[in-house]
Amino acid sequence: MNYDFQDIEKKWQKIWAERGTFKAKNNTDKPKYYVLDMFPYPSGAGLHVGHPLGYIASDIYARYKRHKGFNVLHPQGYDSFGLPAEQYAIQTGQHPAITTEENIKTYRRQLDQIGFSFDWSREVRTSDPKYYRWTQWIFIELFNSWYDKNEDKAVAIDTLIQLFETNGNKDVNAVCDEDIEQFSASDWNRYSKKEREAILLKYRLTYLAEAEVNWCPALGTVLANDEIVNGVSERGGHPVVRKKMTQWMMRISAYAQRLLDGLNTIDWPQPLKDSQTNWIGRSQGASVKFYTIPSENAKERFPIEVFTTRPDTIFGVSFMTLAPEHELVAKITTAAQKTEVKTYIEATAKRSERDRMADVKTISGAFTGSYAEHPFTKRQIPIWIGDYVLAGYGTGAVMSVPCGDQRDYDFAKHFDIAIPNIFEGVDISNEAFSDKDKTVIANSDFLNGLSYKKAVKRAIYELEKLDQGQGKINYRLRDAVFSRQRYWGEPFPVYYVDGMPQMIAKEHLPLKLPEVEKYLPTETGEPPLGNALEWAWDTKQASVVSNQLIDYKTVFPLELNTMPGWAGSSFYFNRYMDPDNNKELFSKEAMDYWQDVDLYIGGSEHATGHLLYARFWQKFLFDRGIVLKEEFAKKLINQGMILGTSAIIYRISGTDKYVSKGLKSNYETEELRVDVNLIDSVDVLDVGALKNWQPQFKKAEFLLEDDKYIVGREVEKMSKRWYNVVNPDAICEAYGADALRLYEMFLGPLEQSKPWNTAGITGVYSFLKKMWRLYHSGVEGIFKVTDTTPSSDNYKTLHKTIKKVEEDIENFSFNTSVSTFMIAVNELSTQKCTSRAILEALVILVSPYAPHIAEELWEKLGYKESVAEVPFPKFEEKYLIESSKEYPISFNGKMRFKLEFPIDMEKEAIEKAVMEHQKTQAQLQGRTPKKVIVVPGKIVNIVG
RNA sequence: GCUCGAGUGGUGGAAUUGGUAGACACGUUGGACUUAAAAUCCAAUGGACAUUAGUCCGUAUGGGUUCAAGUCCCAUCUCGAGUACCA
Repeated sequence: MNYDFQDIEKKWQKIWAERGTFKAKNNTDKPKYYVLDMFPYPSGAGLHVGHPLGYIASDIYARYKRHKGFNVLHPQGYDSFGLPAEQYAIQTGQHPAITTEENIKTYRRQLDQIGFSFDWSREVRTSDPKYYRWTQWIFIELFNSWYDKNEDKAVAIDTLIQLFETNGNKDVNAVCDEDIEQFSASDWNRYSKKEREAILLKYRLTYLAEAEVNWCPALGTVLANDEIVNGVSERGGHPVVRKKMTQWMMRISAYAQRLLDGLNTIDWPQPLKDSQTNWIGRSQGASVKFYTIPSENAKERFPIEVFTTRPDTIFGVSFMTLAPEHELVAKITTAAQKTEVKTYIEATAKRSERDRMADVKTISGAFTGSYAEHPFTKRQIPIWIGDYVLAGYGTGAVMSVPCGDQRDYDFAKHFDIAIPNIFEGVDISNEAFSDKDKTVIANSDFLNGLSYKKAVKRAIYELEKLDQGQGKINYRLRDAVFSRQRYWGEPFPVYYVDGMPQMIAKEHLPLKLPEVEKYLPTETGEPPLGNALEWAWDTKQASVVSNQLIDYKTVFPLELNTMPGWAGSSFYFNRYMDPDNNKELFSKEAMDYWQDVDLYIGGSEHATGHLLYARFWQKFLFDRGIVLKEEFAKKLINQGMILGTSAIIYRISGTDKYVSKGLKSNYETEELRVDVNLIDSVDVLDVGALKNWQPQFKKAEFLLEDDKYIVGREVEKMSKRWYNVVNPDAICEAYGADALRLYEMFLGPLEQSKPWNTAGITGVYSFLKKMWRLYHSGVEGIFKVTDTTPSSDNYKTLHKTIKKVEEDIENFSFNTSVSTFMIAVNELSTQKCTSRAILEALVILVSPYAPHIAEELWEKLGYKESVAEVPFPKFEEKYLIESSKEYPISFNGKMRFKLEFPIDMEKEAIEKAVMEHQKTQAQLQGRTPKKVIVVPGKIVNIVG
């Protein structure tokens, strides 16, 4: 019987599903192990061979842990809200739910054929109301919480109300909006309901705010910072402009420091940690208040607050710069400068983010006509505006120290502003000096002669005395915009009474997405939900707030925005623990048992999106006592991308002739990409197939070399537009799922990017056939495993393999264990091994990698239970220990030859023996023998 | 610019953490089987000289530490990823 992978794979996939082999139990005595993949967005294109790479790796690990006696949770689901389904709906009118459902079916079929050990009984879908009711539930929890800096955690909003009632907000130490005025308890008690709600909103962890947002007109929605790449939208590459809008925000900035600190407690890849660290962007410095000097049109003394990391250079300030959007600009600009400033602001506002980023070299700005007073020297400092100062960072204003900052320097040079030097022995005639380590301050009153560190301390101390500044830590991380003007997302569980947001009672969740006529935003700029024919906010739910039938649009309008893509993915790992629970997010027992993810595998592109937001929500849920661990995933691995190898043909310009790669230098050609599936083993194009592929090639002529058309190759992202997509279905059909699994692992280290090359798959495929043959004999393929006692060689091969494979899996170097299997099978074939003891163990070793063939052989070995349930073979050192060992002999450090000695021979005895050998050699070659030294345990050394 | 990461045959990649570099696989070449092809099996395969033995050179480049360096240290070059007027 031959290795018929198609029958075998279908058979076992069916049996696994029927038996529920991979169902995880929530209560056993076994230790738990939670292996998680980043769940996919089910796109219309289906899976290509790059997608399952991480899933195969996690599957191997999950199966391995199962062999090691763990109760393994290895779930899978779909992140099924998202833009492509919605855009498809806009074009075709087909409901996103329908396309999503179809796509999920394709994904499921493709995933199933690869033979994953997912527990599908726990599947979640973010677009399923049974799931997103909990997304809405968490949103309500966030709304009902504030961040207490004294306790350094999120607490219930009720505690804040109590504080207000008894003491006002005097002693409240919260992370909140910055424009809060002080009020007393009696003030609070006098306020109207609406006034109180407005104040509370400034403290809540999710809040409404008028904010400058990234508006993408083409998509008709706002985008978060991480959804913008190079100034254009990540999806579609549309331009993005800044716009003020009222939006739901998430107070992630409250967690900036803890998100940073938490990175030290988790085993995540360093590059990923680095990019989160950069994203959070902590910088230590001081905030300093400068006061404006009153003039005819601005009689008040306005404070301008700036953030600086160099308070030591405060005596070097020669001007101040405000972002053009800064709110003080309008108030302080003098009549004389009004036109100039206005023109400048209009010019900068017109520039898109992209222009602004593309052109950082041009220096531009305008003088406001006003001056500020230096806190120490009391000198007049001109106040400028310039777009090199960003409204979104710090306070949107800087104290400009041209001698110490290159941007300030360039600005000063450009506008001919003074550049006072405050550094000892430094020439600043050509550029600013910013080397902190070599800094010695001069011309700076009390800071003279101090180093950077000391000067910073002293400057802050002096500023505090004046009450014009203090030490401050600033974070780049901004609060996240949580509203999207889209249809296909979670509706907010929010309605408005008198303009103030109210939460729908939790028992009435989920608030379901309504049917709409159109999926585009309405003409009035309302989000698509404004098109709702009938809202899920039905009579029953409405009566809860009003006890009467209402028209939601006029009486209690609902929030029409939806939540962003990252909402549903920020807690799904917790929901898998108890996915069918419709009373709680999860039961206490489930959380007690599973706690957190032990191994999380997914792409590094989520570093500053999903992975940051998920950590934020986890910390919040932890603060509120809902989850048990502050970090949701102990270990994370980023699998590399599998790239496509595009095939290129060369058309002679202006003709219908195509020239083979080796001959193209003789002609002027242009490159065309063709379907990689038209290329056979080694870059040879199937010319006939190409002619049928696209009409444009019907009449094409080909100039061949050696009767072949050789294509050019280019490694690039696997994508339809390059025709380099390889479909796993085709691979499974031709070589089987086990071959696909092995090959994806064999391709190279898990975390590295590597190009796919179908030609190489024959190697692992022939390994599988060899392995099959190891258990069968003759042409008829009779199962030939016997009860003969294994030879010592058999044992040695087996235990060598056990050791290596176990180490490989623990270190996630799955690529090398594939080689180890190949060596083992080759050795056992040479040894003509038929011993049951050896061959049984081999099946178990291979089973995490190639589960189908393993199950089939296991069954043939006479077992009824699945091989997945069997304990991993135990490594025993004794089979590897030999009676003698070869010692490499080095001569002046150079390896020359080896000598064999008994394993228990003493060091001195070996030295002596080598000496003897030396003498005979020396005699033969007619020279004097050399001195011999044995380096302990390692090597025999001869020194000349 | 800044922060990480990586440079090993024709190709993907190994190398027990300082101890015989190139495992394993692809590809290539030769051979066996075959009317032929496919499939399968066997052999060779870093380079140079020698073709019996062998010798020399080789892990991006230049130095260094060491009996011994792909591995550790310093400098340089190249490529990749992230980030970018962050005060």
